[in-house]
Amino acid sequence: MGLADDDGVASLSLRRLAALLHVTPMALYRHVKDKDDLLDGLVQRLLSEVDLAGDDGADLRSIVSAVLRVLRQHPTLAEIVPTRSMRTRAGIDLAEKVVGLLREEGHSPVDAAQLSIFLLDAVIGLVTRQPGELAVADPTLRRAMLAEKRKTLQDLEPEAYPNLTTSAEFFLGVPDEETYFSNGLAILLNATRPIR
Amino acid sequence: MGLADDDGVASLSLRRLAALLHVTPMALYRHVKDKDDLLDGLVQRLLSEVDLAGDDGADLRSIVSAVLRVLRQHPTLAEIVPTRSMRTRAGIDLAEKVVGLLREEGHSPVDAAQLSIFLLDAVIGLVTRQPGELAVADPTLRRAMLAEKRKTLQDLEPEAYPNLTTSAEFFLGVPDEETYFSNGLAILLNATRPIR
DNA sequence: ACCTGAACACCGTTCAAGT
DNA sequence: ACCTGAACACCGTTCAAGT
Repeated sequence: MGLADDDGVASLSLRRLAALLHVTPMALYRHVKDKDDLLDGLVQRLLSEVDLAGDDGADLRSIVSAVLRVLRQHPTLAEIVPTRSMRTRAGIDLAEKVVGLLREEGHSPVDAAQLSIFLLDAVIGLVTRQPGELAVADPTLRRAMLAEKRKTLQDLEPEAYPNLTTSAEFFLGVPDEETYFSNGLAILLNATRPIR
Repeated sequence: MGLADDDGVASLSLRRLAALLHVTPMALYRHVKDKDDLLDGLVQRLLSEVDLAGDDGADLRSIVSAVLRVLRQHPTLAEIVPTRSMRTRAGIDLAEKVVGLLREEGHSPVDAAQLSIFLLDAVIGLVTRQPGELAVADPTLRRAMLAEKRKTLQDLEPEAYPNLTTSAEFFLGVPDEETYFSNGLAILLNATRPIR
């Protein structure tokens, strides 16, 4: 987990992990079936930090924002959660809770299931797609990529791209992180309101 | 693109592509800066299929569903779009259009920008996270993973997991694809409605 | 302009063997 | 039970060299 947090999930390899533990790569296979199993374990560990029995599970808003809180502490790990959550106990417990709360709001079994997938996916999107936060560990490369993006946006002719030039600052980095995330939460929860 | 469509974007390597073209891996570097550049090119090609000037750009619903239509033809490629869209001309044009339409609906520059990122991210989520559609190319492995998921869901005790057992069928595969996607679109567009 | 050959520094994983 | 050594089949990428 530390490895992923520090250098990004992309650079988390069995070989690097083994080196960190002063052990050969093959030694890990005694503790983990394969790399997928390792990643599943990380997701389990992450999602188990959400305390469904306590305040986190009070209502839809508090549970989604609890997930957000946990993800923000491990932004690089966030991206591996969506496809793996249901492969872990903690993910299944979370889904049970969220589907249940959606049912209580009057959604059908199918709608509640679809909305639960949407909610988890979208709250992760808030973290992984936060403007200005590229998932690149190397700080000099990061800066270079952001500078490149700044240049592309600044080079847009305002006549052809009036809206992007007006909103350019936001795409390069949110003005305020807390506002960004609370807005994001509002958008997500808004999506669960009945349409008709 | 064919390589990614057939075997998944994970198995798209410069070396495999080179072999397919009967050429050494190094020959590709004359046409592409590196692998990132290749993937950016794929996203450009994909997103340029959305015809912003025509009917696709009429309103928010038609543009988002146009993106969905394109993504559904290349489901495995969908996952690389979010982080790369703004690195391509087509992605920038798409963003300009979407932000513009959101501004017309009365959203502020910052809100419109955040919502545009959300919309593109979430419509991609509909494709990449479609229940029953694991992004695994190998058909026998696919079946095995789905069978495993079926087993986990069926083994849940109904007393402890009443909601997941009720919605289990959906998590294993959507009852009707068209309903799934039109519901998904409705959820997304619902999120853009004013909150207050 | 376009391609090749050889090499480097990485991956995940299997298999047999050690203590 | 836990770890090692050697090997296999892959990666992306650099550098020098060919036509």
